[in-house]
Amino acid sequence: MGQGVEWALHCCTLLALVPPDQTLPAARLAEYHGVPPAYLAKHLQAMAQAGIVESTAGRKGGYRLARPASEITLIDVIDAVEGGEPAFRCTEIRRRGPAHGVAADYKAPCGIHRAMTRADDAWRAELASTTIADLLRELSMSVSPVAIRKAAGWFQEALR
Amino acid sequence: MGQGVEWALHCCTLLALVPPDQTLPAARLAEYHGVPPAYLAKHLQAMAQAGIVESTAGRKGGYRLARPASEITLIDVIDAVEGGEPAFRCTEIRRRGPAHGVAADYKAPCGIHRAMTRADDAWRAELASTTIADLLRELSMSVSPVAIRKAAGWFQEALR
DNA sequence: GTCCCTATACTCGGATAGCAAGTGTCCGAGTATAGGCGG
DNA sequence: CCGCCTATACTCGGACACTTGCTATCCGAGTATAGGGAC
Repeated sequence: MGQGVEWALHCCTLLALVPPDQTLPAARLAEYHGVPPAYLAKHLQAMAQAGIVESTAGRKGGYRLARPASEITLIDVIDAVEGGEPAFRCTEIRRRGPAHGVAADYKAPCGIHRAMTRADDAWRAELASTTIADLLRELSMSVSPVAIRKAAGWFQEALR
Repeated sequence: MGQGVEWALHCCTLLALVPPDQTLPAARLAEYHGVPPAYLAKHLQAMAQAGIVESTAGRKGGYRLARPASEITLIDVIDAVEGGEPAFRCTEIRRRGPAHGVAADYKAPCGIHRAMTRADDAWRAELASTTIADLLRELSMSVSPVAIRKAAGWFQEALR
């Protein structure tokens, strides 16, 4: 899995704190997380195309969540950044080689393919059960007050 | 996910049909599945190192399952071929940037890390619930009789 | 004082290099076998 | 006829090129703003 997924998820938790009528530029997001700005922008573009975040151009422009944080699941973000294709790709090697049968025999997917699909579904279901809002709730209870104040101060500067 | 996983799993189902006192060379396994022999050998080596298959050198040598097919799960094979590292790697970017706190604040893993671990665990649990024996049982009920005869004929030749 | 216009500075967006990991291949070390030889 | 020895052919195992996709970066198109000027 690519590194961009981690960055995108952290960015979403930060964007969830932005008031609906304001935005946060990609450069500020990169600065906050200490990651390369240009590369982070690439992943933000992918999230914008997927309809997870909205972009505003021009001066005082930037990014903002496209819908409430409670309606954005982790799998939504991952699919946007990684492309949404399953990890396992069945190439139907059972049809090749000296013992292959006729095409009709291979109408149903093989057991390996099915097992992999079940595992992938379980993975996606678990990630679909957590939203950005859940992450924020968890953060608000675990982060120390001094860190919250520090972040709040930076936030005031960044939104300017 | 690499292509070798699919090959390795199909090879295991075939190796499960090998009598305990006989072996099947890597070249025959590659021939049966129509895949590059040298590259398949690489993955078979990984499975041998993980203790899933046993290798016998010399003439009449080859591969064989190291333990009963009912005691080999899909996650065992995947870990052997892919290395067993989780897909998501937390780089602790929360500790970087202008709003970082002291080291003690970050003792517990962050919510994103935990959610990813839960999803990975669900994926692994699903794959651990299926064994090579299960795949064989499923195959025996779905494959057409003519294909079984064809494969059996090839098998007689290959084991020679 | 109010409205409009223009220059500006800042934003996103896609097109462009670099690198690591998966992919594919090869040849050498080692061994059980098969045949021949001697007893 | 039986046992032993040697040459052989076949096996696995690790070391060596190549390609695809992730990583990283840059510059251009577009726009809301801020200031100045005209009324």
